[in-house]
Amino acid sequence: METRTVGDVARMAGITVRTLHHYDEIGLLRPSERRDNDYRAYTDADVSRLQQILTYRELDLGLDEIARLLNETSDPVDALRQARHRIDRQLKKLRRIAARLDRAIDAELKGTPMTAYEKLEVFGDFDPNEFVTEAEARWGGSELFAATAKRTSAYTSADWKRQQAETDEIYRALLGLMREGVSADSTAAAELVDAHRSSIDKWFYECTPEIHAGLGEMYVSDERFRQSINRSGDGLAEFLSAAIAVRYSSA
Amino acid sequence: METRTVGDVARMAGITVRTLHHYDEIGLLRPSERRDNDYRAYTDADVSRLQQILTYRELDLGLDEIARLLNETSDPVDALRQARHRIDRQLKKLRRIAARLDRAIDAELKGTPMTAYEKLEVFGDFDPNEFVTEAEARWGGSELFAATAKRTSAYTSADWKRQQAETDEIYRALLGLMREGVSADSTAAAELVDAHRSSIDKWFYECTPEIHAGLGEMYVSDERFRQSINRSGDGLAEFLSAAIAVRYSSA
DNA sequence: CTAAACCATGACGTAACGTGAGGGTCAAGA
DNA sequence: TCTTGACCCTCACGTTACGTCATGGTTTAG
Repeated sequence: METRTVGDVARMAGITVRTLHHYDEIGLLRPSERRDNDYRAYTDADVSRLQQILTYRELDLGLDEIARLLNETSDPVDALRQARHRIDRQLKKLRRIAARLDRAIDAELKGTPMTAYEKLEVFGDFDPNEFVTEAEARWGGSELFAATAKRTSAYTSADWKRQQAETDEIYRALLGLMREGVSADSTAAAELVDAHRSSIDKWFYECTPEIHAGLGEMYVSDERFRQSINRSGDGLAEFLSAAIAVRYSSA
Repeated sequence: METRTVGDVARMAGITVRTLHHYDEIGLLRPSERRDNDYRAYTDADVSRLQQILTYRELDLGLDEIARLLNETSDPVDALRQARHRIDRQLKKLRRIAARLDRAIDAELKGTPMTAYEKLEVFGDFDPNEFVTEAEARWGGSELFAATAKRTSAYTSADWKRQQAETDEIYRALLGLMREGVSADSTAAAELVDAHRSSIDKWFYECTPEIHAGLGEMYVSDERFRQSINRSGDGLAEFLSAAIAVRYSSA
């Protein structure tokens, strides 16, 4: 069984010996063996584990989180697939940033400035589209989940842009109501709730009043949704959630 | 002129107020204005600057480095293009990691394990292919640069794999000589120098003895090359460089 | 007026190493 | 055998980029 010293491994991976010391120290990656002279001796299995650590590290996961993920499964293929999935998500994020930069360049050249929100929102970690699938899994069951995945898989970048624009418009209208002091139980708010539900229906899945009511709750009970929605404007998530609750409590 | 508070900006960007305080504190992003109540007031230009900061931050550049990059140009389009270029490099890296993971999954399923080096080298920051263009710009002039770019732009992923395999084989043979204690001024080493030059000739550009000699020097004088080559084996860069020097000093 | 949310500055703590000290081991060459 | 340079070990302080909390002023809505 061939093993490698800490320097060999560090060199191959483009990391420092100190890093490997650190990982040993915190129990993240302990060399399986030690040589007679007390030198660390890394086996192939150790190297595989390091591959996964470095993949997650590339994605800015903390070492605690990495340890947790690595302990979730003992099947090497599962572990690799999980890491692969994470890389895909980061690729998606970077592509979105790249596209936003392209738009910014275009805007500069044309003298049509982007809004502050357009410039910045892409840097958040929360992709509402991704969590729509979670919402539907929670409220719609697995058949609905599959149907949505099938429907959205064919969407182009332009489709997503349209979907986002539609949502933004509803959100802007809701914010308008809030600014004017219109109440969440008003007719105007109810109309926007209906528009919101129609939009989900159109872009994702058949959104029954029951599902929509559940979503409304989740928009304030799940911090990720709440924060994401509130990035379009303070208190939007709460207002929308309240409007949804009112809409279906009288139905 | 509309400005935004620190909380507004933080929310839009998915970062914390503390982060913006920190950036103000270190001079990386100072709000252009303050309100009468001393609240920070961020202008559109401030937001644009933040966009760039966050882009580079996404790529793990240190804040010092980010400040330096932002001060390199005052032209907004140049700045955006530069950031865009960096994003592309990171996209490339992630794609390489993804491909390596796919290979690892495949290898696991087929029971044909990857080498430790294959698992780990992709995590380094140095892409030798990218720096080949630097080498040629340094030693070959701009016509050669353009010709190479043209030639390599048509290469497929499989081409690059073949190129890499060819280089690996030459490196392995050189390491074999080193292990056997064969000297850098031996006939065997000279043959491998020739093979190395031919390979560059075949894959990149016409590699004259003069250029090759220059490359040999650079392999030890430029730390990036030296480290990259030495990841295939200790002392390889020095050995190859010495062999190249010998090869052309007697010609 | 009250309360909650937001703002300010100040300051200690944290995560993930980087850097250096001091000393042992290995391998090649003289 | 001795010397030297590269590599290894453990230990420990320092650095970077914030996170968290304290204290107190400001804004907004009820």
